[in-house]
Amino acid sequence: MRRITLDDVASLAGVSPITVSRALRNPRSVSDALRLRVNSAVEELGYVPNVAASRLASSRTHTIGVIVPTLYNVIFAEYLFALHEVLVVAGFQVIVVNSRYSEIEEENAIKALLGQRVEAIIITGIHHTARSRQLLAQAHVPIVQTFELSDDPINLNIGMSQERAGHTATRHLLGRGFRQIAFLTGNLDHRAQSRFDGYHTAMQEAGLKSLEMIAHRPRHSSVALGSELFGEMHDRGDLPEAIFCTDDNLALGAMQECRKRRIRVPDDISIIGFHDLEFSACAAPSLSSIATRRYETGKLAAEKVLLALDAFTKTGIEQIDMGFSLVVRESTSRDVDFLNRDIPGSG
Amino acid sequence: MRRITLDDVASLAGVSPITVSRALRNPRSVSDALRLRVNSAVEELGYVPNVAASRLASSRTHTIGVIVPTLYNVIFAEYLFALHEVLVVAGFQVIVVNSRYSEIEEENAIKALLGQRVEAIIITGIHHTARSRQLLAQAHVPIVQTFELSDDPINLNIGMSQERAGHTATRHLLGRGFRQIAFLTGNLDHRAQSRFDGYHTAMQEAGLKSLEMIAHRPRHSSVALGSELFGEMHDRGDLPEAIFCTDDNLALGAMQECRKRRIRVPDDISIIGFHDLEFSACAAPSLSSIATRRYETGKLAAEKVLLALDAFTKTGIEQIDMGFSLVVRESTSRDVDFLNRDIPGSG
DNA sequence: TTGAAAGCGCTAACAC
DNA sequence: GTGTTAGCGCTTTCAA
Repeated sequence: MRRITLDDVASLAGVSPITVSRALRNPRSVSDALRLRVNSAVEELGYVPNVAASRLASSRTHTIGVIVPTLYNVIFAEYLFALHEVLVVAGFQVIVVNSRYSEIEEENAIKALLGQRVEAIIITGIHHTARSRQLLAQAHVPIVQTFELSDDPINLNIGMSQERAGHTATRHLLGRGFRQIAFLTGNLDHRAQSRFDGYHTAMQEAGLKSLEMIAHRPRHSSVALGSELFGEMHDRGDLPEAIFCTDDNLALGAMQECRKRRIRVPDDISIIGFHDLEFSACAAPSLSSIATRRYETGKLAAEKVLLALDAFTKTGIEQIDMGFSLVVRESTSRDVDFLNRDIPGSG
Repeated sequence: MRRITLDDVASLAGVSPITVSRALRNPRSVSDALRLRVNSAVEELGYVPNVAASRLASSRTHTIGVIVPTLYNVIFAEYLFALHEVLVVAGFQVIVVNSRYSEIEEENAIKALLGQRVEAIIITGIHHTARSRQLLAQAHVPIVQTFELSDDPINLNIGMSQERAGHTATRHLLGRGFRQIAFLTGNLDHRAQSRFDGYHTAMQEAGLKSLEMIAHRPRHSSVALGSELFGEMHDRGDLPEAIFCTDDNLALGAMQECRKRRIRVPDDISIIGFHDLEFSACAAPSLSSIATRRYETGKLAAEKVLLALDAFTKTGIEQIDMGFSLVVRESTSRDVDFLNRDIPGSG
């Protein structure tokens, strides 16, 4: 059965197709009488414009492509939420593709988005295949690389230094007097790797070895994985004084496993996570972490895209450091007897 | 600057446009010599096909629309993962739109997807505006409603009885001998409402009151919210014998708040969650829950869509109950002294 | 304010 | 195996 087209609406309304098109896109450019006729014809026929035709004819797609590595991690949900908030209101459609942490899939995603003639691409990270980089650079649309800072941005770059953040977390633990500090990670993607680099540097600066305490495994970060990894480490007879987890989920898992094994946090072991997820403040004990700005990154990326799309001049290279901050809580505060403290209102 | 088109590739390769089209879509339908010429021309020019043109010309979009209420909840990440796994391999693009739990936004999402001429729509839930239902029914593409079971499915319906699940969870608590059972929820969406209905019925059947123990608030489920809600309930002087949380995140938050307030789980209070999220088995204490089949639901929905798309006959109404299961763990097992039990390998 | 003509970039159908 | 022709459904000129 044939789909309803603009022509169908036009003949029912007794006007020309172009009038229908105008009435729908810019109602005020058409007389009241015609607009009403058109609208009722649209209703009656259940007409829905074909965006493929409209994109082809107008060469504007009003579509922005976003590439994230995964949807399992809530940080990307927060980031996407911000992107949507800005872009959808501005009349753009957002196409989200996930690369599953693979540069090959990322390249395919880029091709798919370019095939859709997206008007901008917002991509997670700064590491891409050579071909991906070339495609992005030649696409002649605004490109935003996020979550990391690049030495050589393609266009816009809004992120933070993962390495400095890893360094800061480790320095915090060192400052507490710990010398045996383990690094726990799931999927060792580029950002986790940079955090590790920061950790490694800090350990070296302190004259300490780091490598043998690493427990990583190529699986996405989760509470269950943190619990597993900590358990295995402990089973091997390793019980470090402190652990830096690449992710709060891992840290929570490690804390729960500690509890099962009657290892007290922070008395027997200190734990710091990464990202300062929503649950971290209310965990028991509350979890120290590095707070990152996912929402703000998404918001700014979207706003920069809108600006670049407005300006007809090609925007040059621009880099914005969103920073991060250390949040110290109970899990790395040896002196706090958190379970015995007064809790207001706990009557 | 002009975009590279099929014609550009064709003239560079010295063949007709249709040959390029064929070489790209079905390489084996073209002689080796021409295919090579075409491919190198594509490379040289950096040609990327315009999907809008291709969709318009072929009237096939190879696109499936998916509507979910949120990306914040990991159950939808799992579901989407399964959908992608099946559909992308089968050569389809998946467009994900989120309705933010609003039926109005859902209606807009449906219109947007129909405008894209998606070949099927997979939508979360069974409650839609009248107009949405009409649009879906008249779309003449396979429609799958998921996560709930409808009395009147539009087309395909793959879900579970949220009400029976809520009933089962409550019966479990009643079976443990509890009479004061609270119900904790964040966003009271339709599915949470149905779980509440099941809880309410079970309480009534047992001759118990339910309503005054409800602590709900229109905010998405999270560990932090669970912690807050439990805290407020406790501050009001309510300490039920057991709590049924609409979501494992809330349950975990409640458990952590219990710990802070030195209320023992399960000794002083029993807690059961919903969905059996990944962390629930490794929580300390481990969390009882209702296991739901998000991944399988997504996989089956995708497979059914592919089948319906293959069959040229319009598929009729079909309903599949994915079921659920009760998972009893420490958080509702009063007799288990979980902290003192032997843990294998905890040397 | 409205309409006619042309074309966006690709593919279906049919020829050779 | 390869090419020709026509047209998908809309919007952009340009003209009235």
